[in-house]
Amino acid sequence: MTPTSFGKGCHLHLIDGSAFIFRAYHALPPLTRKSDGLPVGAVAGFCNMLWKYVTDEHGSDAPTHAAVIFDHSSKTFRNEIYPAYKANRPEPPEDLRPQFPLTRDATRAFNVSCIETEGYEADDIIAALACQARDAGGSVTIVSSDKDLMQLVGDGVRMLDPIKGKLIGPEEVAEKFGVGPDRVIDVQALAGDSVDNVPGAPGIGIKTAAQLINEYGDLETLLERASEIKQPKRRQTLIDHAEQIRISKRLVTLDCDTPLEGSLQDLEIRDPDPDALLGFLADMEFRTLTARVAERLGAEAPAVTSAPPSSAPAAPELPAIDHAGYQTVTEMAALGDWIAAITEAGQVAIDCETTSLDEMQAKLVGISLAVVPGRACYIPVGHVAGSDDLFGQAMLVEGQLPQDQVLAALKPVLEDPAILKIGQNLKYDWKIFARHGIRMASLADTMLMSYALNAGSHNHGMDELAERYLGHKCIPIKELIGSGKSQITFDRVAIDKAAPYAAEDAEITLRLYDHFTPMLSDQRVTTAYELLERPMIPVLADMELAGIKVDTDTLKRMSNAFAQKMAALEDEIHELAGEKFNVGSPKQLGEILFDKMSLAGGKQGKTGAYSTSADVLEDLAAEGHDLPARILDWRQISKLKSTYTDALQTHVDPDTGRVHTSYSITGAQTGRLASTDPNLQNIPVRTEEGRRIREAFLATPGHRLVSLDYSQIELRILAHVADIPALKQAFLDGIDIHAMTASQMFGVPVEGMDPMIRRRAKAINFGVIYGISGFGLSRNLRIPRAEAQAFIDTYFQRFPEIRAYMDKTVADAKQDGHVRTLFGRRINTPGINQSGPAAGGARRAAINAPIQGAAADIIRRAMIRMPDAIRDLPARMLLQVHDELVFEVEESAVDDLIAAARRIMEGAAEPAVKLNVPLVVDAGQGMNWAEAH
DNA sequence: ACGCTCACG
DNA sequence: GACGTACGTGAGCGTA
Repeated sequence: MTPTSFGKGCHLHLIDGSAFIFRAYHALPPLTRKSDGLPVGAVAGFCNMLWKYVTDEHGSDAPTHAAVIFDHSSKTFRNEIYPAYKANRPEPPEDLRPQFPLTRDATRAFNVSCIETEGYEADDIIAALACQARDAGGSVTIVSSDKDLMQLVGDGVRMLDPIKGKLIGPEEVAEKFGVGPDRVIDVQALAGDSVDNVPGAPGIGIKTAAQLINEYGDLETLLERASEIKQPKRRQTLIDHAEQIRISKRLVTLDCDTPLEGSLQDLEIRDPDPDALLGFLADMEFRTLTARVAERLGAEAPAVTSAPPSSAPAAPELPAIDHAGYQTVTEMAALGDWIAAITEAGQVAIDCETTSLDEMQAKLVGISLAVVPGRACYIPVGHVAGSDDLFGQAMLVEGQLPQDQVLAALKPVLEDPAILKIGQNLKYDWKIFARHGIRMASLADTMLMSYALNAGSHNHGMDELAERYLGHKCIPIKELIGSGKSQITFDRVAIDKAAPYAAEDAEITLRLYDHFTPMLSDQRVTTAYELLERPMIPVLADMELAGIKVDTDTLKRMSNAFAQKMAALEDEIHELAGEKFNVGSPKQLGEILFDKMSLAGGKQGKTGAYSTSADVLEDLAAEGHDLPARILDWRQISKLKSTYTDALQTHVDPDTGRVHTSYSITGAQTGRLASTDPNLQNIPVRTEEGRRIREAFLATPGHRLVSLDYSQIELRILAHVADIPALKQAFLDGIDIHAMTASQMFGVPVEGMDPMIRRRAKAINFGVIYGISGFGLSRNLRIPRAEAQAFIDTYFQRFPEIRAYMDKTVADAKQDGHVRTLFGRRINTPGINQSGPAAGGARRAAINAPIQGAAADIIRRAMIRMPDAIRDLPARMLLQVHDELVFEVEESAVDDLIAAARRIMEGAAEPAVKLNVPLVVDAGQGMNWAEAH
């Protein structure tokens, strides 16, 4: 191609290279080259921007010539005029400096001209080139948003803000400075510039400067006629500082006569040389960009290899948490940069912002990502305007990437098993993504790490963890969405408010991950975390998404029946009481029973209120009082109605017709799950009336509900861990464990045993697991305390291993501050060395935790293996109720499912632990949960 | 916001 | 000798 001389019809683009570099540096994480740790984040961003720029079509304004202009050094001729010029400028960051020469190399690799001149600023070179090109009859676009360049705008010269994609002409300049481009330097001379340390006139800003210039025409006239100014202070300022203002003008005036090497012809646009460009990119180890460029150029991408450094670099000191490094991603190219950074790093901290805590209803509002501490981004996709449009529809705010494009771009990363996704309570995000067809793989969860380390010590919410382990107070969500009645959903939060909050969440998650990771192995809970916590995420998420069908018609019918029954009972109660009162108020009831009717039963609790709990009322009823008996009836019905038949209906999902509970993995200290919204782990079963609620939990047509539950799992674990021969033998023989206990304690044969005796033995068996006391047993069995104590003494005599186990457990807890289950789960016992009444509670909790915890571990192990075991069956696991799993299965496969699930459940302790008692699982099936249980 | 009460394992 | 007393949960209601 022959160089044509620059002239009419030519279009020169002048790119402000320094601005590109700084923008790239601040927008991207501090990436380093894998092989040697060279910082290359700014280079990566610079290359991405340059690539985007050279592949941009630019429409009819396509450049014929282009150059990237850099600052050469910090000292320029302006320092001779005014030594303090740009003296306020901080030194560029340590990890940016080595990247300056690399950006020149990058520019040359793209085959774009690269210009810098000793002693001159980039702005002067740009000015000189622009003047030359304009004088030759061509047009010029300066790619920069630097206001100092606006003085150059005019005939044939305009600017392009590369971030906003906005063209800047004389009108835009006038908007900014209040004067035309030709008077910009006058205004700048007066207003000064604190960033560049241009003094200007004290107390005069752009507004006043523009006003003065517009009034007097130009700066020189203004200074000459300064004495005419009416405002005394302003007049004096201009007179006193005339010389300083003139110097300022020289500082801000760009030098069109800056010496230039070469001619404009040399700047003609050239295609990049594929070998040179790809060689450079591969050398920088930019995998994604190398591949992208190779594809576009139709060349083969060179292999990007990055041997890890031979010695691990010292961990850099973490910067304080600060929102300055956060980016709001509004362009696919920027998202591409992040994805490239994630791919390089092999891990990402991620957090979804949504409109609701209910994952079934929540709409995605934005996603935040963090790859290294200090840099995070927020990708808004669902923010809407504060007010609706004319039709009451929420309007998406502009400047957001389309949600489906963002998700499509992130899907490969999220599903890539080679990229670790780090989250805080990732089950939530997993479900959100699952609803968009993305199944996240390779997960790390800081909430679960904290739980594996610190169950028993504190809760595991992010705000608490951040404060406790990072010393950082998070932005309270209430600052964004408010609270109470005026609370808004997250989609109505302004993006500029949401971004720092959301990005901070991702960064904190990342830092917590780095904090907890070494602690897991140090404190020997890696196995518990990896085998008992982490794998629960997708298992529970799938169960929760599946939900269980609940028949609202049945519930409604029950509600009506309960309402009638309650009304009748209320009449009867008011009659018996001799006055009307709120039957649901324990306070009013207590006053009626104990003040008005003077029944026996004293005050209780710190509040001084009378206790009207069920056992108090039962005692009164047993003495023949009708009122307490009716109250007990009323309370039972009231509970069933309010908590179950009424509240349950509100939890039926309108889209699925099913109830989707949420399981909290870290809610219970012992490893048990907790079920919320609604709690499906406390659906009534003990009374006939309550059990009927379970008739409303249905299998879908052609299906059955199947329930499998562990028989006496905690007693079996006790028999194993405390090594109690009599108990173990009973379980091996498959005999009635409570009858055996009674037989051993009281010396009566199992055959033909008095049910009352068995009941007492059963109460003791359970009591032992809880850290029994004579008082507790006496109250439970309603027998004299001395008698209860005598039973316990007998029990321990007969099974001395239990006492030994309890003493050992408490001693271990006192020494270690924690206890462990058979499977290595750690439960902290912070209160164990307390004195006083609290010590008793801590002691009992420490005794119970390894038993309850081991049972929880076992069913978790079963649940984790279950999806694989039932993969080929038309069945889904729906619910867990501590020792029970509920499935929904096509009716033809009921027996297969029971066989498969039972095999998994009964073998769940193995191979980690070989129990010396068998685990036994009972199964039931039916059209509804009442039948199945 | 807190305590009481009660549903479950 | 007194103290408070069975372990682990969640939800709805009344009261402050």
